[in-house]
Amino acid sequence: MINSDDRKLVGQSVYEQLRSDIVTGKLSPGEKLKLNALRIRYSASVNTLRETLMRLVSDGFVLFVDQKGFSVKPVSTADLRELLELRQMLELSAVRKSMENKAGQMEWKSALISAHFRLNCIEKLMMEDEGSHVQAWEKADRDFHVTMVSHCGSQQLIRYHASVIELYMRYQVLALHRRPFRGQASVEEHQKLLKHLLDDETESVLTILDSHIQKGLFLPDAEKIPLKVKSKAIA
Amino acid sequence: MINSDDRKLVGQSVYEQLRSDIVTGKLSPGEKLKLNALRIRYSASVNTLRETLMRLVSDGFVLFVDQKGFSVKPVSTADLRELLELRQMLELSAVRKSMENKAGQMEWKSALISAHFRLNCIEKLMMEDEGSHVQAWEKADRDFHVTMVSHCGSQQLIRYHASVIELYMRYQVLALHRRPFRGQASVEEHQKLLKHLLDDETESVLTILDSHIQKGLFLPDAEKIPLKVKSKAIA
DNA sequence: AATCATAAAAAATTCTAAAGGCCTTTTATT
DNA sequence: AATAAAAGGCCTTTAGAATTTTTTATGATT
Repeated sequence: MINSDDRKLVGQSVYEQLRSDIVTGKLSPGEKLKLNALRIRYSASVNTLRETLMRLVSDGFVLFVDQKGFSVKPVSTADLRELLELRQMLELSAVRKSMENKAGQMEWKSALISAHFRLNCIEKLMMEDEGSHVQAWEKADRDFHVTMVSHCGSQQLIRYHASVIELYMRYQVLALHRRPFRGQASVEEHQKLLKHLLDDETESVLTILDSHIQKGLFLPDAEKIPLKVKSKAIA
Repeated sequence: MINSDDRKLVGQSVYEQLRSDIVTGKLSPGEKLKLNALRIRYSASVNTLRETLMRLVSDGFVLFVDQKGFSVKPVSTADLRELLELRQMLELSAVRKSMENKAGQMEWKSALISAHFRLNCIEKLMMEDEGSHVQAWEKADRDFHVTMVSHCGSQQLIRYHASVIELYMRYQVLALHRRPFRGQASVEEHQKLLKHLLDDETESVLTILDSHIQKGLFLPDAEKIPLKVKSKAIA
């Protein structure tokens, strides 16, 4: 149900599984990633795993220390705040560019409508049946925002934004296991965003987007964020 | 003479060599990276090389296609412009934060002075004897700019800025093989930057920095930038 | 009890060798 | 000339073993 294509290379599929397990918290923040345990859990050889983990290190999901191996990147409120701020900087700038880029607006807007439709469907589901759609919602929400910036004309900006939003969404997913979905408010914001995007009302979009991103922020009461730090068995 | 620490892991050292060879153009933009050839050239096994190359893929220096292997990321004026713009966005924002962050200013300014001194030394050398110091200058210039943003308080911002500036410096190094060093002008800009940094004159710093980054831009006449595209033997 | 040294166990790093798969090119056939 | 079959090259992945390093356990010393 998650993995459709069997022709996918081992490396690619392990990469996706590992990243997904980190984002959803199946691998806890801070947890040590021992190669032998992973070898069994993901049915891949040590070499393939190292290759994959190194990618995740560069992506910011995994830490690596010489001779001591890998561990899941810990979470912290400071890190979340930093990512939020970066996301705002990159996403606002990229959305502005997307809107100012007049060529190919029709295709872009059509993609926006399509992404928004999918997001809307899943948000409705989320309001009835919370937990079971978290992952689908994460993907749909990310897709919508990625589509918004996709027309900005800068591949590098798109790349860095994608990287930041992926790290950011990890916090969203982890948080959704401990607090309810924002629900109607979020749905309305997405609705408004789409409307103003289609109507070329740049400033409205940027204003709403700015606060939309801000409101997604979930700072746990104390410093509770290190959700689980004890290393649990992984094999 | 380049590698001091022999205890360094093979993977780490190969990573640095490979990246350096890409930045300096010893590996040409677009060049196919065949594992067997690399295995000989870098005295490392296929596994170690794949591990390393995957890191460079995530870092943006190498391309990877399933079943077709790796190749050096091509260069283009569009890519350079994108990186320039990203660098400006991130660096200006981070330097402002660094200057507004009042804690530990003494240590920061001391690091700035130290980095500037090294840069100044090398820039003097550069004006006499061009070619032989390109790499040292690249490092010193990058160090100075990295130090400027190092006090901004956001590890993530620092990380993304470092990533962008490394990709950007590749163009600087490649360009320095075809056009003279900017010389006195650059020296004076760095001098002014330091002065205003030490005097807490934020707006002056940002103004100078903005144009300083812009002036570093070298856009070849036509679309000549693909410096060398033919794949030369690498073993 | 705290500290240090030492030995044993666990984990990481890396390489070789080899099987199997995909892609491209060459060759052969219609 | 078009298409099919075969060949060769390169990528992908695994397994196993040799080294080195880190961690843990144990025991001796202060």
